Amino acid sequence: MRYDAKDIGAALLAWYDGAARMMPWRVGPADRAAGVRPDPYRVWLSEVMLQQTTVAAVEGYFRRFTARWPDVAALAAAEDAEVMAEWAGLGYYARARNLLKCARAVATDHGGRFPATAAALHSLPGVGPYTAGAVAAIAFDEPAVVVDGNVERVVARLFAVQTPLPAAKPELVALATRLTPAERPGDHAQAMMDLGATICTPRNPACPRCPLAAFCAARAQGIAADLPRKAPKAAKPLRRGIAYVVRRSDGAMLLERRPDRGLLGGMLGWPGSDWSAAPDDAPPLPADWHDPGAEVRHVFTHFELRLALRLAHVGLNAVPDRGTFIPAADFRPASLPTVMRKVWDAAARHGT
DNA sequence: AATCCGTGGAC
DNA sequence: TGTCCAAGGAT
Repeated sequence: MRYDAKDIGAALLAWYDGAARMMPWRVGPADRAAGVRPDPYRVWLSEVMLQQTTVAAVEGYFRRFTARWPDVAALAAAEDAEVMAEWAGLGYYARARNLLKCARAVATDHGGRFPATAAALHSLPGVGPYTAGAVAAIAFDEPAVVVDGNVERVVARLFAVQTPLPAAKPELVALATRLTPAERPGDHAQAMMDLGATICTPRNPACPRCPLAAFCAARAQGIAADLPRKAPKAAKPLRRGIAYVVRRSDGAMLLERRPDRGLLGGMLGWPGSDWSAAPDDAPPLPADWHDPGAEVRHVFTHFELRLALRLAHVGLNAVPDRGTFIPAADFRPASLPTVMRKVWDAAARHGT
């Protein structure tokens, strides 16, 4: 390579010192200068929330979680349903289940303190190579290699890697390892990610403003916007289903806790049919069902869903085959995953 | 190794 | 409207 990794690292940190974005989980420049270290609990919580999720989407959730559960002991003592309800809407609900498992493991197996190395962090539920490295570097000053989607893109461009993702991942990790410094590894990791988020963006990268432009092979070849290359993705099949919205005469709503594994695992939802090409009609109790003619559309990671609605009103003595009546005072649409909240919105528009 | 797992914003 | 994709992890 024509340039030393130290030159790239120095240019990156110099840029970061003037351009770092402030976020609720970051320690500000003044505190940092005073030697304040980030709280591992807050770093871990933010990193889990940020998995495949934008900063803008995370900020509100992070504030609510830290206000309600200010440390790992408080979170470890929380009720499962309360945490799942607070996570509702953020997506990838296995993160919330693993968040609780991890907090309880830290409380019971680690004396209430997060382990301080990437290797030990990696053994915790929901903590993979990225999150382990990020927490180790940011909270514990370990020179861990931190490779997320931003870093993959920055490195692929810096070194003009032509191999498509995900096959290119090992090569990109090796290149990122060469850039990882012994000094300020946490700032280095955050600088790489800030650069990817604000300058070295997927589309229309702002190369003229990039502190690493002079080092960038893709920039020199005029192909920065074309990297990283990616394998083509599969088309999303269409699935259909039926959602049953039951209101009892006292206002209670019939909801069902979904199994802990799989789609929307552990979350509340409306009783429903299977989701398939041709779903069966499977009402949760006998009733005079009303079809409002509405359709709820929702796109998941790997399929598109169209839900038909069936609405019913039942008496106080109704006994459902499945699900539980939630009293009106306890029913919070915001505690539902988004597709289920859409069903509620549609049902409400049609008189339920 | 390939698949499964949410959501909302940008363009 | 369609497409991409964001600080990934588990199995």
